[in-house]
Amino acid sequence: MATIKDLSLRCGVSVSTVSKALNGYQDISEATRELIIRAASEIGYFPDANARALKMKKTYNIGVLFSTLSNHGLRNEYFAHILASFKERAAKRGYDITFIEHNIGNRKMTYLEHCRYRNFDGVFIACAEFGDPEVLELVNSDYPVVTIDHAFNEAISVLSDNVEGMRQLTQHIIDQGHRKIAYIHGTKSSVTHNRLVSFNNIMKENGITIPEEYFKEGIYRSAESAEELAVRLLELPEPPTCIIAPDDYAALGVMNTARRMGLKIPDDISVAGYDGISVSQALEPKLTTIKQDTDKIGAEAAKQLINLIESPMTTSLDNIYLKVQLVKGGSVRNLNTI
Amino acid sequence: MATIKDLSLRCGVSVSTVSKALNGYQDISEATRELIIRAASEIGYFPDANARALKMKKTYNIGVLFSTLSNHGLRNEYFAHILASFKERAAKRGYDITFIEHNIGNRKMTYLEHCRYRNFDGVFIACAEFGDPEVLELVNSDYPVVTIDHAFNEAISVLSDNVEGMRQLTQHIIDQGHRKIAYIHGTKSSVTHNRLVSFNNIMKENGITIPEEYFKEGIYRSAESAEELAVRLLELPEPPTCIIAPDDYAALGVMNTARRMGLKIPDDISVAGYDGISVSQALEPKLTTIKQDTDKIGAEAAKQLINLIESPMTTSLDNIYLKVQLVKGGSVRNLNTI
DNA sequence: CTGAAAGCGCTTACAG
DNA sequence: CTGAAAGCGCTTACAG
Repeated sequence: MATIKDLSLRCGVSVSTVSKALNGYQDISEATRELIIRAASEIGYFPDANARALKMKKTYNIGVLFSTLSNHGLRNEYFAHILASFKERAAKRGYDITFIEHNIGNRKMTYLEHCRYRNFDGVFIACAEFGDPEVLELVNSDYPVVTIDHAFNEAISVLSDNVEGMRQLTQHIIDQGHRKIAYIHGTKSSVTHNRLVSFNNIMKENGITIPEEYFKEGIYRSAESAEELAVRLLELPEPPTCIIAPDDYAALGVMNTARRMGLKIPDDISVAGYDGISVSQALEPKLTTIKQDTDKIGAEAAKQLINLIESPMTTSLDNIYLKVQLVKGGSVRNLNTI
Repeated sequence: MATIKDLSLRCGVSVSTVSKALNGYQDISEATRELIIRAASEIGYFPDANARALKMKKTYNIGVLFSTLSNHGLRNEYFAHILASFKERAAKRGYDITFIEHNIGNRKMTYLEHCRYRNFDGVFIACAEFGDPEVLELVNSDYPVVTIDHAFNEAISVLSDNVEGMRQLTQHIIDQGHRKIAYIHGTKSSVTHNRLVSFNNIMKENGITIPEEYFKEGIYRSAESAEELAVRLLELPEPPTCIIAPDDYAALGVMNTARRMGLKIPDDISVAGYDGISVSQALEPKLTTIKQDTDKIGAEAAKQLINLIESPMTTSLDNIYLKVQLVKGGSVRNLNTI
């Protein structure tokens, strides 16, 4: 690798001058600047990121926390897509991304220690156990932090609008003439809570009462869990006409169960999902679901984080709610036209 | 952040001594070492990765090339899973991973330039356009390189054994009594080539001749492409009894098409996929497919790359072929028992 | 307009 | 067994 010293020798100027020319300082003559810039591109010079970081206390590197819990992390389409768009947007703004790890080699580090070790400029918490003390330590540190789907006072959170999403989905199902609507929700979390509240509010608004046994707690992204719960719902004396699953994978489980019990979708039982993953639209019938705009979520998170890094004084720590989109598939039957 | 100087002041020794004690040099008295180690953990000292990298020419950071082409990159379950296990294994060995980008901010860099800028210790090419001059430049550089599913002379390649996978899948289908087997293969690549060759060889071994019109070139991971081609196959005067899709997503498209045409799976038409993605086993019937062991591929790639980085003289540039596993789902009918 | 010097946090031959 | 010194590649007050 060519260094700034090679350039200074080649151009017959000092390293100070080279550095200033390359960094756009004004007190360099036009001729010298041109000479240096040309030489730099001729020998393919690039500054050494580590040396620069050491001096400038700025790495242009963002730490991304992406713990691989069960059914989470990179193996989850929702988060993987968010990461993809985050990475693309960050690159455009000149930032690289590096994963934050818990233990790195023999050194046991906390997440925060890892960040300090690498001198990240900011932190993106894409998916994590939000109650984990190490995560809290990170959030409460002086690092600029952006999270997904979980609000903290000390960080910017980008959230898919779960209240609105659930509202649209539920209202659509009601509009199709359904009254007996069961809801398999995910394990408790703020996301789950907001969806449940929204579901209940829409029911109330429409004057519908949902019996206790129509609510089941399942596991996000677990087809097995949904299958088991679907059986219990469908074997009720008065089974629902529509089942809302916690997500599209779970919805797939519900559909399989129904078919195994000899029921046709949507003729005998309607099913709805949540997330809008690609496979949900490759099914027959296409799944009625709420599409979360993962491209937008990732890009927005990157934008907010970099703003927070570069202009902390003018970037407020607000939550950003992103629109969702109702996808009307063929899995919810219209009962009005019967 | 506490520095080595803080430690030296606190312990009343020189920075040299601190550094040596922390790095396990032998010429330090036991007492001094203990004093320093204790102080270090008390104030939560961690060396600065950038400073260290500058001096040692070693960053403990691996560059990962993961271009987001259509249907590729993080949005592809196959690659996302490989990355997940790569990242886990690399962390265990003490390496972080950072994505290699094409353009970083305003600076247009080639992949290689980005690697030099960040001083990566090695490069993992997970998915990329292998004919791209920039990729070739990277492979031919002096960086240790590991690739997936594509062999280069100058790098280690970890490959899923496509010949063996296609052999098992095809033989299984033949064993079920099928003779009229259509194959929608992906666009041309070495992977596609090897599968095609293997398919043809098994046919020959079994004395089966496949008519030209049973071969169609589709697009990997495109349900639409597969749907269109499946129609053409199923409308042939003499349609196949089984269709092999290039991958599981495409297989889903084939299944939908068949159902839309009023055919039952597997009673009227058999379908097989390739990859073994999670959703393929959440379908009814479960898809008969070849499962690629993404956990193994990612972990093996990390292991090989780190060996190459740390022991270049004893790590040979061989290709590593990983076993695949036939998943007998319910989507291929047994014609022998009719 | 240019350059010598100090310094970012670390490692490591070398001297004592 | 310990420490002073040089140096990794860069930036930036400061002097001229």
